Amino acid sequence: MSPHKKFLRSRCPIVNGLDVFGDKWTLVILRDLICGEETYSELASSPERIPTNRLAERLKMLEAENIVKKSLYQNKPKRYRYLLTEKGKDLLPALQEIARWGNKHMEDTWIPPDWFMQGKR
Amino acid sequence: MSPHKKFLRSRCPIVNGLDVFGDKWTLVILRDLICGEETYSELASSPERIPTNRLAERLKMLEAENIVKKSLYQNKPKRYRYLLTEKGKDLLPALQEIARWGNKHMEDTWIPPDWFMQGKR
DNA sequence: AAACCTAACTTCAATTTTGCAAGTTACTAG
DNA sequence: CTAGTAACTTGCAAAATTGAAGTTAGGTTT
Repeated sequence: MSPHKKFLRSRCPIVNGLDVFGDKWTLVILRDLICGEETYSELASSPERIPTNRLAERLKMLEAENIVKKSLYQNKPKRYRYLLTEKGKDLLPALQEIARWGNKHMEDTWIPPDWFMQGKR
Repeated sequence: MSPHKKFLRSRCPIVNGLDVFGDKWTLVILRDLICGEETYSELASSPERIPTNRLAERLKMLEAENIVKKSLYQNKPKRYRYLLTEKGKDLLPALQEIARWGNKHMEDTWIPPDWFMQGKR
């Protein structure tokens, strides 16, 4: 399944999920992709300022995990678009619940737009 | 030791949430607490084998964040119980969605018991 | 055509965080 | 007096992350 992961911590679905996106940046990238950002530089210029080497690495991992698909949309000069697969889009409910928790328990957090929380554009 | 939450990456509720539990171990600890584990050694002996220094550090952080409450239930010798606060229990929906995603997209993952996925004991 | 700009990355030194093993403290039981 | 258990703590080496600077392939401006 995921060749870059040497050992599984367990077969718990939560743990297996966290082994893919349980870090400081991956879900932020996914949030941006869900919000319609598509290119490397759009992702790099989000307010959280992910370091570019981290962004590149996480995008490669997400591609290897079939969570995003990288597609060339212009050849000269080469320009790429990162798009969510179904597997990637399926993370929206988890993001929604995290956002709900954040809004409830962390002060002064942004309220995501309705289409995000409802999951229909 | 990290004086945690020194700077906010943004006011995004997802990002603020991840700044608390967006690492490899915190949600695993929360999963165990939700599943009824209560003591340090119960948590330490979960199948994922969290290193004990990490466990101690994360528990302190979770206490500081008001996500767990540490209570002395026996004085000689001192024995403690870690219990979820409401803020901690409110993370269950996020864990459920992560588990749902894991079960759908990761092979051979355990199916959590019904009370866990339904959120009623 | 030289100089400058942009997207999409890479590379690298300097931290920071993590994992592993072993040690500590405070008791209880035999 | 030795052993055992719960709940941590300490000391490092190893791995991961950061921030800054550099690279590549073209395009645009003067």
